[in-house]
Amino acid sequence: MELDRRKRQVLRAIVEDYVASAEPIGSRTLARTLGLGVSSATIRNEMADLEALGLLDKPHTSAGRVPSDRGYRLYVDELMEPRPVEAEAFRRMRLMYLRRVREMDYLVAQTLKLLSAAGDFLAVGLGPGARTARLRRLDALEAGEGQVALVLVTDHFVQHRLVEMPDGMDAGGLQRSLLVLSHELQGVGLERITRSMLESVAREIKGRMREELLSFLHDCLSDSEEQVRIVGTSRFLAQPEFREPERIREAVQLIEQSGALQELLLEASGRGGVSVRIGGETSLPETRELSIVALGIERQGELVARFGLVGPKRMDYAKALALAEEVLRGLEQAIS
Amino acid sequence: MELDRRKRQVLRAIVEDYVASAEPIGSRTLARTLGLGVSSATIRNEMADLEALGLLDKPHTSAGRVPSDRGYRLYVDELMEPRPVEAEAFRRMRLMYLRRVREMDYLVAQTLKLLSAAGDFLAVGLGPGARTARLRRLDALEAGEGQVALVLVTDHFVQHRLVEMPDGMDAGGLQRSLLVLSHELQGVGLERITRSMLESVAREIKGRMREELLSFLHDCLSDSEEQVRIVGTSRFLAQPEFREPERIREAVQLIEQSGALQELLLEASGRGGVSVRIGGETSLPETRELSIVALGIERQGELVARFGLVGPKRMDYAKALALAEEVLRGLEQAIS
DNA sequence: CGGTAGCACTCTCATACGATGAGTGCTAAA
DNA sequence: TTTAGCACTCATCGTATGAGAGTGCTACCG
Repeated sequence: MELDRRKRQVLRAIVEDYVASAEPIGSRTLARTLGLGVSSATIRNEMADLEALGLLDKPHTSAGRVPSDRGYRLYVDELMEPRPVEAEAFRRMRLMYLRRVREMDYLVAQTLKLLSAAGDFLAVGLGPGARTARLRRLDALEAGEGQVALVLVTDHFVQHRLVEMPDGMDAGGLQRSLLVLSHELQGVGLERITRSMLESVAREIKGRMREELLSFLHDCLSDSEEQVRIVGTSRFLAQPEFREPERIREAVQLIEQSGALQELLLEASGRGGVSVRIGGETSLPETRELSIVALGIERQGELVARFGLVGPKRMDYAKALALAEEVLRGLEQAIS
Repeated sequence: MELDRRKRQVLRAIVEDYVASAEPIGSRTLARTLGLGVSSATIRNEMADLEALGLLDKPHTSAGRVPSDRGYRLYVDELMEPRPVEAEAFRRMRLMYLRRVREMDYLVAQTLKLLSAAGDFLAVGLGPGARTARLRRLDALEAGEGQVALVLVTDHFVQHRLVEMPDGMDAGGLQRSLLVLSHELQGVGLERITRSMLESVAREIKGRMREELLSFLHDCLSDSEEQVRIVGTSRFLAQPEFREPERIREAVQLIEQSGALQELLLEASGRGGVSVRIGGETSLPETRELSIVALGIERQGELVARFGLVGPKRMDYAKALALAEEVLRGLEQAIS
């Protein structure tokens, strides 16, 4: 069923007023601010219809109306006016994506800073991890005083560990072994490197150094496996949705044990590009009261980074979408 | 003035009951639990004396008593029974410090995990940063497909950045330049390396790569300059001190903009070893309601890492102190 | 038939009030 | 020095009450 022009106007005004004020919207105020020449009773009728269509909710009998998930969805898909990113944020993004850094962790961290500074969102981001990385180099850099830095380089991240050499061990030999291995595994996806491949290579390395090397490589292959980064907690928590201590506590827990947020990000950033999940549209019960504007950065058909702007359902979708589009454009161009 | 035996017993019981229950302690309950054969009136008199000495406070006329800062201090210095670390935490620490990793960031991160898992504390930690680090090596590792990994190694951390080479640039040449520089600056403290020294060296490197290199080195010298790590937020915030939303909000802000926590840690870990700051004993107004058990790890007379266990003043000092002593022992031995 | 005025009704929120209960300080007696 | 007893102080909690905002419905108007 199609909504007539006035119903759309009413829904849009309710969403936007509610986003701005966080208070349920009543027919009286709406009749005034909307500035059509109609009375509150007329608005009430329209509201009742919109509620019957499942686009509005009532917190209780005598509060005003609040958009439902479907109401927000309709607003995002059809009613919302696109809006460009603010000039300052735009400038800083451009500047950053002009640089030649190719390290995803760094780019993710920097992007998150920009995103969280640009609004009240919780900015979450995920680098490529081991899943899509290809090995480029494995090296051992002698660093004096019996120490050596193990370094693993892939096409979009670097991992390292500084280790004490056992007495009498030869750094040069270690380096040569690793470079041979490095050569053999050049270009191989990290997730395809198995424990036995590593062990066979480390065969000629003895004692504790062998253990540390294997532990390091194991961490590179698994632990680096996607650890979601989160920025902007306090502005996020400052929103009126988290007025009650119970809500704050839930949110803090959600953020600290980050698993659910990571799930949400993975689910929402799905197949690249920009997408929006509103409230219960996600399958995760923990985030049913939140929305996310997510994006996945593609490179040669693979997702190498994901970002999300998380807020209460009453978030500024237009702003979040504008930011997301801009990051998508900037980053994909930068790393292409 | 000296406290008699019974006053000390009373103070100790009040601190320990209050730590356990978070409720002000009344004379009636105390008379019962203390199990001396005295009545509540007697206890009331003792309490009145302790209050006059500034060791107890009253939240309001008809609540029970609560330890004051000076009360906690006396408890920590003289009344508290030392307690060993729990077996499981002890085992995991030993295991970790037996390894040969010398990378402070890694050790700090791992230690914080253990610390925050062992109690309701907020565990904060600070690596060495540029302040005490000496340059060991500066290198550029070719990584195929026109990318190169810039690596800076010091005696206790490694920094890296993956960068796209401008067309036609020679990775070998870049590496040679850096190794020369590396040789010249070998062993020099990072904080003594000036911008002009870097620029003179980077002179032979041209164009965008020069910019990226300088930006990378600049970040290594300043940005890495001590960024405090914080673990255990949600267990910390779950404590009854943060029941009111206002308090939670303050705490979240304190944690997220971490500046004050860092100050607190720096101040408290002062000259190495283990130390305790209780409430207003610190000069920072933001943390007047918190306590910290802090430790500084020394190596060759320099502080290379600091840790703090932060809690409400009503924290378990015995447990925190035991953990701190253990970390101090383990880490200093490991890196000596 | 869409729009409007009017009105009864519902529900939240803030405030006031009194009862309750825990705890104190003081006094007088053991 | 200790204890019993008692008056007093506060915070807390449940209840009552009124104000305010908003709705739904009905009757009426153009």
